[in-house]
Amino acid sequence: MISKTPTLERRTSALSKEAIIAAAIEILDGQGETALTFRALAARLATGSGAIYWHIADKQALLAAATDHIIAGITVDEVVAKEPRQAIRAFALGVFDAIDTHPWVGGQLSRDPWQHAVLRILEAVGGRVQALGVPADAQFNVATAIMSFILGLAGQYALGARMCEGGIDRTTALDEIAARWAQLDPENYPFVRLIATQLPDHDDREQFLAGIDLLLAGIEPLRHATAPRG
Amino acid sequence: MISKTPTLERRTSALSKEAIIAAAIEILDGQGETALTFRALAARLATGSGAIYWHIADKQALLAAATDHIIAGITVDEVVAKEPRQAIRAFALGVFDAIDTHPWVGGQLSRDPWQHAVLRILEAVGGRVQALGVPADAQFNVATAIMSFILGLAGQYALGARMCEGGIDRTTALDEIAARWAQLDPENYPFVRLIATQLPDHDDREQFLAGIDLLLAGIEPLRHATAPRG
DNA sequence: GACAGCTCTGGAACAATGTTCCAATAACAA
DNA sequence: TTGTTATTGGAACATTGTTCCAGAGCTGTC
Repeated sequence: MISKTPTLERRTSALSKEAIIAAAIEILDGQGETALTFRALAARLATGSGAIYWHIADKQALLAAATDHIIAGITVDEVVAKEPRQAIRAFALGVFDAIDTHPWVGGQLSRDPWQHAVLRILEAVGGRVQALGVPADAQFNVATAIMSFILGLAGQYALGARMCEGGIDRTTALDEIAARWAQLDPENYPFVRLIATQLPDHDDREQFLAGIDLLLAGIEPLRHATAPRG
Repeated sequence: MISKTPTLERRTSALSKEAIIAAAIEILDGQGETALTFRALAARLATGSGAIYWHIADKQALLAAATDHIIAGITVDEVVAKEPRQAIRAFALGVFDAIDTHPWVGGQLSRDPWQHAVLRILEAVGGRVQALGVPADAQFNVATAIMSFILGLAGQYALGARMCEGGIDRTTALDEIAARWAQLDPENYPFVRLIATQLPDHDDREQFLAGIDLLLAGIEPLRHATAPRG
């Protein structure tokens, strides 16, 4: 503890927790979720699986760490951050873009809702909900509602991306789903059949923002008179 | 093709798709998600894994079919169904209760968002959104937003239940999480630390309904003058 | 420099799983 | 009966996450 060179930068040569996570992210981004195995990871790091386990507990921890690394990288413009509503929108879009770039993040977020990355999201959203003047006894429900919406849509986009992994174009993938929906029983699925026509042309980003705006509009009646400055 | 007795009720003795799904649900409910393996299923059905594959494509299809069976069982009281807002609330609570009884449903719903069970939810929600007088060009975004919220929270409750699988009491599990949150850095996680105190006492069902109500309140400004009768 | 103790490595070995394959059987049609 | 198809049961396979362990390299003490 009092040593002059605490844990002196050892020549861990290549291997370290950070290096492992970086390699994992490369595999996840490049070849998709299913390609991340300890063998593939060991091969890329030119080592054995045992060495990896020295640095990381198990696969779940590895995925959580990788996800946290991505989510931690989300930033909100300082100017925008002044206005809570815009800050929530901006942060949510940051999550959206992160999932767009790293589709596996979506799956991981919705799979393990109590990992650290989710806390980052909850904190980012919750802080702004406070700033919006939502009364204390409603903050919990409001913040978790927004977070749940984000995680829910995250899972959906993740699947969309997973489908495209097989080299299938996004447009043709959506067309395929729309065609399947259009063949459903008109008696029991009128609504699904109706929106099947809108599915291929819809804009994910706009859909995402529309949901956020819906929740923000729902917050309005709850707000205290003591609105935040500005 | 033109035979008098098309596919005449064969003596499939015990094995059939329905019997397999029923057995799968029993295992899932009784021993949890991880206990459902083709070997365990074959043992319970007193057969081999090969026989199961004759009736069902793969494990994903099995889980999707089991989930669909549960979701299809959700009903909304006829009287309540007359009022779209109440109908949405009632159906959402139906999903909540289904996940409460069959925790694995939550995980499965958020894992594969385009399975049939999700379409049932989308149809149930979407139909009521239409009835609420939401203009056509907003119906898609509104309905998917509500569905995403439901799926997102579903995933969260599923994990809560997964934790309790190990025989851990729900209260102690939440206490444990709250304690971990309370130890976070006060600088970066003020909000999470704050709601950590509320976490152990909160009511899942109320949290769920609060989110739905938030979304429903957000819909109000969108509604057409041509409100539904009643 | 030699020795002991620690951290860390690499890969073999293990247990479990989803899936495939196939020989054997049951049900039916001619 | 005989041939054909539908269905079964379980062995076999490939792949995975994980554990184990023999040893290599570093650090500090005599």
